[in-house]
Amino acid sequence: MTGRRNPGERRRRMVEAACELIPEVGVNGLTHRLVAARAGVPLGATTYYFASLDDLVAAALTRAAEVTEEGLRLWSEELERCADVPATLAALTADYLRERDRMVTWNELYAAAAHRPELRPLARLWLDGLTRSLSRYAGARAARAAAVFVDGALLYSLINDEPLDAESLERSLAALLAMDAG
Amino acid sequence: MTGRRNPGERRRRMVEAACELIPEVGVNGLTHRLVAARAGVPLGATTYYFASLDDLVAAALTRAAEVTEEGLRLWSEELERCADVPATLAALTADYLRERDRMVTWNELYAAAAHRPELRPLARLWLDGLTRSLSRYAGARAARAAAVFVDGALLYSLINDEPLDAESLERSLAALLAMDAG
DNA sequence: CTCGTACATGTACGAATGTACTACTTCTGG
DNA sequence: CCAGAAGTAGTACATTCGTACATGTACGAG
Repeated sequence: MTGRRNPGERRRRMVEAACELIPEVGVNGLTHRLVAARAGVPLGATTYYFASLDDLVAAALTRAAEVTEEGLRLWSEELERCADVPATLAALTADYLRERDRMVTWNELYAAAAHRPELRPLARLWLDGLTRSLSRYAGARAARAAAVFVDGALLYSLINDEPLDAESLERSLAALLAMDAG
Repeated sequence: MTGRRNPGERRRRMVEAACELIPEVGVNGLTHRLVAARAGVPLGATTYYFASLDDLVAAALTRAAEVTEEGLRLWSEELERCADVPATLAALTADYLRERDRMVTWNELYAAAAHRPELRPLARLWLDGLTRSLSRYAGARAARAAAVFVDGALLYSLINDEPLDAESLERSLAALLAMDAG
C-alpha cells in the first residue's frame, strides 16, 4: 500500500503537484513539504528525485511550458483552418483569459525569469511561438506586436475581475495584424 | 549617534529600503532583517512601525505606486504638449523599458496582486491612469488597447535582452490609437 | 539463490524567519 | 520639574525551511 515501486510515475506526480501548487502559493511559496504532501509521497522523495528545490521548481515550470507549447500547436491549427485570423485569434485569446490558473502560472514564470536568467528561454517559448505562428498571416513586426498585445491582455485580466471584452480583442488584433510589414 | 529621534524619517527609510530590495529579491524575498539592514535600523524597528511583514510589503508597493502615478503625470503633460501622440507615447514607453528596476517592481506588484486581491486596486493604477490619459486622444476602446499593449511591451522586455524597438512601438501604438472609437 | 544497486521512508539538524518582549532613552503635557 | 507616553534597541523563542542521512525494501544480473 505504501509506495509501489515506480520511479517515473513518482517523479511525474511530484512535478504535477508542484504545477498545481504554483497558482495557489506562487513559485516562491513552493516547499518540499508542500509538494510532498500534495503528491502523496514522503518528504524524502522530493530530495531523492530533485537535487534541490530550485531543480524542482525548474522541472515544474518546464512542464508548464510543455503544456503551453501543446496549446500553441492547437492555436496554430485553429488559425490555419479558419477564415478570419484576427477574429479567431481573439476568440482563442478570450478562452485563454478565462483559465485563471494558467495565466497565474505563466505570470509566475515571467516573474521568476526576471530574477533568474536561466529561466528566460522557457519564458520566451510562448511569445516567440505565437509570433512564429502569426508570421504566416502578417509581417514579422505585426506578428510580434499582436503577440505582445495578447500578453498585455493576460496581465490586464490578472488584475481585473472582467477580462478584456471580445470585441476589443478582435479590433485590437485586427489593427495590429494589418500593420505595414517591416 | 545611534538613532536620533525621528519617527517619520525612520519609517520613510524602511519603506525606501523595501522598495530598493524588491527588484533585487522580489516581494517574497523580503524579510524584516533584510529591510532593517538596508535601512540601517535595528530589527525591532520594523515590527514597531509595521504590524506585520505584509503591512511592510503593502507600504512599499503603495510607495512604488505613488512613484508610478508621478511618472504618469509627466507622461500626461508630455502628451498634452506634443504634436504626434503615438510617436511621443512610443518614445516615453521606450524610455520606460530601459528602467529595469521599475519594470521588475511593477511586475512583482502584478504577481502579488494575482494572489492577494486587496492589492489589485494598487496594481490597476498604472493601466487605468494611462488609459484615462490616452482617452483625450482616442476612443475609450483604443486608449485601453494602447495601454494594454504598453504593459505587454513591459512583459516582453522583462524576458528579452533587447526591448521592443522604437519603430515597432510607434507603429503598433499608432495602429491601436487609430482604431474605431467604441 | 544472493547480492549489489536503486528506490522508499522517517527522522534529524543547522539556519533563517516572524514576532514578542524587556530594558532603556528621549520627548511632552501639566 | 516630572510622570507617562512614544520611540529605540537588543534579544529570545517557536516555527518552518532545505537538506543530509540512516535504515529498510524491492528487484535484476550473475
